[in-house]
Amino acid sequence: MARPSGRPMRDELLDAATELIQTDGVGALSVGDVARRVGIAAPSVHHHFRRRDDLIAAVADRYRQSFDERLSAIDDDTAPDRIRSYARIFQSTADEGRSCPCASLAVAWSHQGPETREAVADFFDAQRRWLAGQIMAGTAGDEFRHELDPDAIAALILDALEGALTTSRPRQAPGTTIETILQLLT
Amino acid sequence: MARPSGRPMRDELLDAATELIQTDGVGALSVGDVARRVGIAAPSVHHHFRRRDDLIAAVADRYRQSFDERLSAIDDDTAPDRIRSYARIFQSTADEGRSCPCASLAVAWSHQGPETREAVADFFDAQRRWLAGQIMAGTAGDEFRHELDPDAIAALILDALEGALTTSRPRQAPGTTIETILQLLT
DNA sequence: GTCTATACCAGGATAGAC
DNA sequence: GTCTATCCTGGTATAGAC
Repeated sequence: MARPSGRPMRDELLDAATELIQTDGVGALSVGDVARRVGIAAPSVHHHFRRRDDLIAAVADRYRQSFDERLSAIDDDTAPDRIRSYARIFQSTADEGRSCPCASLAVAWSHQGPETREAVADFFDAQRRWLAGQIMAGTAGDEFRHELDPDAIAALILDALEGALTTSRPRQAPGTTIETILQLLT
Repeated sequence: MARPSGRPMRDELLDAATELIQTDGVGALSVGDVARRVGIAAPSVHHHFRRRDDLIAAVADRYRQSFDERLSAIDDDTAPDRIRSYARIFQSTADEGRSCPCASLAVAWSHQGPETREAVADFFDAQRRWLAGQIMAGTAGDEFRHELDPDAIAALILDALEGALTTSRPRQAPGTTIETILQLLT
């Protein structure tokens, strides 16, 4: 049943669960589906994640971590280029026909447990913090208008990219959205 | 069981289903829950909507219709004010702790049937069309910068508002987002 | 139009063997 | 760590009475 990969089972389960959440929504995530994709029996999942909710919270948490890593890998010379690199992450997600798992969880907010909610909130906060830092650097370096409020622009960029990822499911892409914003910032 | 309202049963079912989709996500919508909220037995729902998917598609379709009505009711004098009125619809949705039902459906895209997908796509298209019209009017009337691309700005505004509605579930509001954008457009 | 009754399937979770 | 077996619960949907 195709189970020959060196990766830890926990990671494989998270991979499968993440993809399901991104394509079909949290509501469609069943422990059985995840197990089937990975090639083990449904009850075996409970050895790695006691309850279904634990698995979901772990998905959100790992997603934030993976973003942290990708953010620290961004090293373009100019602020606009760094933000373009950032937007490219969203673009590639859209290209794969996926949505943001945290958006998927946020949309079903009142159905989520406390751990999941905290992980999702942490993810959005981390994005805004990083973006605000880029805007500050950009205004200091004359790359953006000086009067910009870094926090407001950061929230705008995150919202626009998350929204583009959502409204693009029936249509196109976030790649064009970020260019529209950047033009407004100079 | 509290069923004394003059409204057609079909509408009451759509009300209940819409709210469930907005608060808990599509995945959490069960025919039984909807029936319980309205005060009838679960199987009775199938007299109004043959399958669960029919109910979901109808929610998206009615939401677009209700937006059409609200759009034609917007009659402020200036383009920025009309867009502010538009954003206020999203703001009130956020205030009620709800998300956009179409965003909720878009996030679970590959789990939706053709009718639902078409209804969701129609909704987003209608929003972009209306917004592009406002941007055109605004640039023509010297209320916005002249070089703006109406379609791009329309998509940006929709994405930003939809995104704000999503990322604000753990936090604040779309009302501030629209002000950030409008400042960039003048 | 709504009900009851019913058939059927699937999910989550636990217990205990290997 | 994974399996099988099992329980309970809850969902969708149909048929037919009122």
